[in-house]
Amino acid sequence: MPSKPLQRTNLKQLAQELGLSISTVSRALNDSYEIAADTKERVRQKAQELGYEPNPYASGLRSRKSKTIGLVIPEVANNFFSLAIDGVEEIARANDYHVLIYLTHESHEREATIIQHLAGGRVDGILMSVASESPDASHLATLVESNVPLVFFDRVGEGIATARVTTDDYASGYRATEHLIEQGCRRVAYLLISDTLSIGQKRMEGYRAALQAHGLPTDASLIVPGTLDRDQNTRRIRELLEQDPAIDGIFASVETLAISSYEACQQLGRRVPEEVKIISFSNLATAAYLNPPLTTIRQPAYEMGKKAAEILFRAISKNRPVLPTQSAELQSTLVVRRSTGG
Amino acid sequence: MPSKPLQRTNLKQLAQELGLSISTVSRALNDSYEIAADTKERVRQKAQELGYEPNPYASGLRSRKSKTIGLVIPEVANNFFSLAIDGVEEIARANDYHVLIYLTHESHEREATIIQHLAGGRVDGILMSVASESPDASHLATLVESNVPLVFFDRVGEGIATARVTTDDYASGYRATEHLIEQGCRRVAYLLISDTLSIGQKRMEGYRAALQAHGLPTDASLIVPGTLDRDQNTRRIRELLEQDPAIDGIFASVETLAISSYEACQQLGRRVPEEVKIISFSNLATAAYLNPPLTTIRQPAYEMGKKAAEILFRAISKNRPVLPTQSAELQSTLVVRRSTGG
DNA sequence: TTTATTTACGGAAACGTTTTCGATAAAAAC
DNA sequence: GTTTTTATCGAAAACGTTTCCGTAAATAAA
Repeated sequence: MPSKPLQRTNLKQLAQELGLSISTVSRALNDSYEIAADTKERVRQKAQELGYEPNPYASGLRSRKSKTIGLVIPEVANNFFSLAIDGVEEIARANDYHVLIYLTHESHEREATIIQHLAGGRVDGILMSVASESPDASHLATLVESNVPLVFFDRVGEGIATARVTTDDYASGYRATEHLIEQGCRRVAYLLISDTLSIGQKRMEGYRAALQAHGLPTDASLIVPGTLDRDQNTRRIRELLEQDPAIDGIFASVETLAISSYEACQQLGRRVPEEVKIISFSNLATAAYLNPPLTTIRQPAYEMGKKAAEILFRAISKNRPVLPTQSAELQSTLVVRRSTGG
Repeated sequence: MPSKPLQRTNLKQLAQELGLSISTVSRALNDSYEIAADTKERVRQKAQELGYEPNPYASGLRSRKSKTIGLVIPEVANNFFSLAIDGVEEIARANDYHVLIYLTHESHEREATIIQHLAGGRVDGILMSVASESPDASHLATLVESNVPLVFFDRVGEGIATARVTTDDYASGYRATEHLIEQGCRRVAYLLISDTLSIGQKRMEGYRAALQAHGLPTDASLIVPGTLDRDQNTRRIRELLEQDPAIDGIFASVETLAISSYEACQQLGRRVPEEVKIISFSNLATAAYLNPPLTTIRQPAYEMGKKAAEILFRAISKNRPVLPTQSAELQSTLVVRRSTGG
């Protein structure tokens, strides 16, 4: 025997049971002003009793409100994004909204198809952190055309007129580099994820500026682009350290590259921090318990997710487009630990 | 000026443009057998040209298929769940499905309201890992009544007749405890999350059995329940170690408790592994780089997410209920590192 | 040739809401 | 006593699909 259909209670049944019209019941449940208070109560009671749950697809179709937002991020196995999701979900729940999650795995192609689907009206708004592979933001233009509110967080798409929630990447890059220099580093390598990513660029600008300000050369060979493969990254860093033994500092612009750096140093027998000092952008919960404890620039990931969601919901509720002027820049904090210590 | 409405192209417009009826166009796009091949091609071309994207709420309403699954988990800032999400998303994408994510934060109340909403037809199926606070699975009964397919992974709801994807928790608990004993531990504490959680129970049974098998007492005071607050957990562990100085081994049934254990040992100046050995269920990517490197029982989180999703989609596509007989038990692996070393 | 059968398509109902447009009675204003 | 307003509700259209049913032409069977 196939599964029983089992009729879910709908407005019609509820109305019949109450001896009211469908429209009245609908209005009562939506707390309309034209329904008497006692009627509302009676309807609510019955709805509760019958376990009525409105069909989201019917109301979505009619009202053109999906009560859903899309969250598009590169990956989830990453503390920054995990914490951001947490913040987003918090605000969404507070607004009675649902969250669709999509992972691009840094692929431009995946990102483009996801966006195309979302432009079809499945969501009322989108929060995203762009994939490192994305060469530009042209695939996001359709979104703007479709009038789907969009807010970037951390990794922004250049040239799209919308709000962005970022951290002080330039200043953080500067501060991190300066910290290494103050700790005695004279030759600092910079590990980045992708050349097209604006945050990587900004952090690198800060890095460059700090080196110059302290009269240190900004050698192009010191800048190492990473890949999506951790082992390959480790290999590259190892090669870098072997080919340029003078390197005494590593600035990882992203968490995974810090882990690869630890790996590389371990494989080469380089002692951290005595021979090589390491600093990294990271939200690792275990940074303090690593060997040695990792000096990090911690982004307020949870707050960024919250902030981005708040901006999005303000636009959704007011039915206004998201403006670039609503952008916010939060502060990262430098947490000094032994990996850059004396 | 308020935002332009900007008509999204729909079937009607597409049909008009092609000189065909709505039904024909719909069937062509759904690759129906009653449409000529050349007509299909012509329709597809035009749809592409006009950037047609079907309205998910209209089709969801009519077809009673949401093309969406719900993923209900306690938290996301946890490597196990992050990896599981990854696996789930992978399979969902392969099946052209969307994923709604919900976080319970271990709250039974949140979990219950989420489930109630999802029973309303928003999703075609649900994957979940129950909250530690949930006293029983009675709130999941409505789901079964509503005929919404459900698959548990890792943390299962007892008494619900559906499939579950778990790991060999009893055997892992036994093996972990035995490993500590083999390394010389004679008094092993067990840290658990919640008494109601079946996985905690099973792991603990393995722990007890291993102690008994080696002629060691299973003292009730050695079993310490954790809370949701990390600092509080650290305090409790510290108190435990102070009150019972003979404790030379800690078995953490969950990742955060291992971190708290490190913290507690550090605060008390107890050396790991010389004075206290620590082992933990964990999917930490940085386990090998902790100080000291943490011996872990690693669950195949990614594979569990994939497997659970696969079981769910098999049920959805065949329109059959999920059967308990489809359950799967995967193997965890013990990764020995220095935290339990000589 | 006549009659079935198949092929390819159109018309219209249906999914369960929200919302516009009235309708009615009671209350208030005149 | 008549008109206007207010409060409360119902009928029906609409949202954009999918799908049931019907049908004309083309083909096959008789």
